[in-house]
Amino acid sequence: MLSDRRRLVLKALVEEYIHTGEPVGSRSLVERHRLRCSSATVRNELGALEESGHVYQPHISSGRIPTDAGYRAFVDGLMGPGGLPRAVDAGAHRSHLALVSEVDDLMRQTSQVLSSLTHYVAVTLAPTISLARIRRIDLLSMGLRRALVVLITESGKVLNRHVELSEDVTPERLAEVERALNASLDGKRAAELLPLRAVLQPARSPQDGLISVVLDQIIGCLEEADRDRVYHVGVPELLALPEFAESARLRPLIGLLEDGIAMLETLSEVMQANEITVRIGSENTRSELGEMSLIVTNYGTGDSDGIVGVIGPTRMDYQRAIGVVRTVADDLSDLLS
Amino acid sequence: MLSDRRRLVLKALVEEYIHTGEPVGSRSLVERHRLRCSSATVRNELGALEESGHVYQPHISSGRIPTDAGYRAFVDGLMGPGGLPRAVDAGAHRSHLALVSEVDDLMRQTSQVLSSLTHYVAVTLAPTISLARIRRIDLLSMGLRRALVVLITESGKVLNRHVELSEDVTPERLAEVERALNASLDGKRAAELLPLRAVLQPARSPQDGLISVVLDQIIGCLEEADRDRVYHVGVPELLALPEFAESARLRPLIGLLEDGIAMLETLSEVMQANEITVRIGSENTRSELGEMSLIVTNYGTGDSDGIVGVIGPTRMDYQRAIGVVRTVADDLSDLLS
DNA sequence: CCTGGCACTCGCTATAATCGAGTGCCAACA
DNA sequence: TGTTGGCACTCGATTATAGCGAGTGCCAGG
Repeated sequence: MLSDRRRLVLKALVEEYIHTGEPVGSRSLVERHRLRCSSATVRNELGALEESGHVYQPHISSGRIPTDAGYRAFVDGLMGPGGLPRAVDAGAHRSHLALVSEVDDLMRQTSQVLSSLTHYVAVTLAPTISLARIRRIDLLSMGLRRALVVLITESGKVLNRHVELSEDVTPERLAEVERALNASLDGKRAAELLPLRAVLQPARSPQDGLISVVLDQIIGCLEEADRDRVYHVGVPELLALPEFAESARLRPLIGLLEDGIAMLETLSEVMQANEITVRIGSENTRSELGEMSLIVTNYGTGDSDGIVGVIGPTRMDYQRAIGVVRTVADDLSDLLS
Repeated sequence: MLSDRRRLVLKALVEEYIHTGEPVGSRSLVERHRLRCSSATVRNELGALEESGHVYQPHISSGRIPTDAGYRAFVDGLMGPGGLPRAVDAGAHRSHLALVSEVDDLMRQTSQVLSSLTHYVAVTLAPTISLARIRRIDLLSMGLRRALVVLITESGKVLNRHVELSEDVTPERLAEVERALNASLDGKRAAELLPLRAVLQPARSPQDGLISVVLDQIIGCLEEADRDRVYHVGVPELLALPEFAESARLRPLIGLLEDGIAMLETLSEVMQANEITVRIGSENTRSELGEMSLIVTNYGTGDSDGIVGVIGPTRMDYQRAIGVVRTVADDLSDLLS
């Protein structure tokens, strides 16, 4: 579609702009990248690239800046394919992560590593919980009509929720229910609870009614737990970038990051395919990300999968960022298996 | 120390500056506040207030701005004593909070309420865990040399941690240890674990050695859990303020907020006394807060106390903010008891 | 089809002029 | 002695103007 030279010019322009952040002109392009032609030729090519929507001029008679489509073309076919960071980095972050045992801490550490390697905001979504198998259930009385449900999964994740009961229940009866639940749920997947409830409910004995209530709460607990799974770090990194000198430009993003549910939706929506995904500027459905780029991928396999990624300006070092996200996700997958 | 009129002038000036954010001159002071004297007189008073360090001029021949000392005087003796928000607000946030049962969610909701009522950043520290009584301990095998410790407190808080064991342990033996721990720890305070360990350790049977390891992990778990207890929300509110238009001014704060441990230290250090505390600008030991003001108070009593507060610009509506923080903390105390 | 040259555009910077809110000071006054 | 009106002065903010320079589009020649 684009001629070879035109592709070369676009590649050089994107790289230059990513590096400097200033509109780039034909002269500096010829000088700093080994383009075998004169600046006039490059100007012609730039005119064509503007025609095709890959670059634009912020003001007439100024240098060019890539459009979202320009970045897209760069990411899809122009930049170096590898994009892996040097072995040093990989080693450094691996040793960091290896020390951690707790899942929460692991996600936190991963975010830190991602952010400090890319200098963008790192976002992580902890492994999905509803796919995990249930190992044990604790049921503790917290007063006549209140109880605490604690759920422990095979993979070692612990969830808990306070439950309002519809009737007064003695600690002894709660203990019975606890035993019954543990007997019937052990090893089951959380996702399998729903049909189980239908089976148990018809039996209408008071105890089974109680079981039904508790099951409801367990299911709710699992759904709600998702909200807490989004973690982010690295906003100060973005504040250091010149494009975010006026804080107003960062406001929508920070608002979005503070809203766990919105972040969860955004990340899940982006991660449709099972591979690394890049959303550039206006490609994002969320308007808050209209001037940002998002690189995400999932990690883990089957039972416990989550999402990691970075959010940065559209003027992002895609090659490096994609490499970092990919390696971090791979290492995370290894650690979790 | 300050004459009545001088105090009045300072009060008017602080209120005016809090309202407009612009340096305030003698004329507008006389006009908008009912000062019974001429602008020339006010100028004399302002000169004296500058002498005493309560106000300063950003440039010669411009209006005055309160210094940190000026705000301090205002907070300590000039502003209206009540500072309570209208009943409407109180009612609104009460109904919000009443719906929540889970402690984590409660803190989250509280932060939201605090932030939206004050338009500053809200920070909350969940109730201290090491003071809580232990209700139950779960000990689950996660492989030959790994185990999961789950700690449930009387108040319904659940902690968990993965443990690396020094020797191979069968699930059966873990179950034994679990029973032993539950028998001896039930109802004990977490803070009482340390001496207990010393008592158990000398007994040198292999099982007791295991108990000792697990106890170590439980203690570590409690200490570590503190890190997660700090929650904050509302940065976008600050971004809307004119003083933070250049994002560089907010960078130190955001960096601090992202560092849970640093926040924990800061909040604990500030909350020495058992009452509402105001730290204005340079009064903060953390340099990141050098241009911010911090209003915090604690809530709860004895067993489960935590901290709530707001962080905003030194040009803060102290009267309202103090009122909001106080009422929210009071309601929180009620809800938790 | 490429290239050097040339006129043109236009944002950025520097300089100068003006404006006005606010001050300090002083002399007059209660 | 404390208060007040008046006045000269300061200085940041705003506006206007000029010049610079990076960059462009276009054209004519190779």
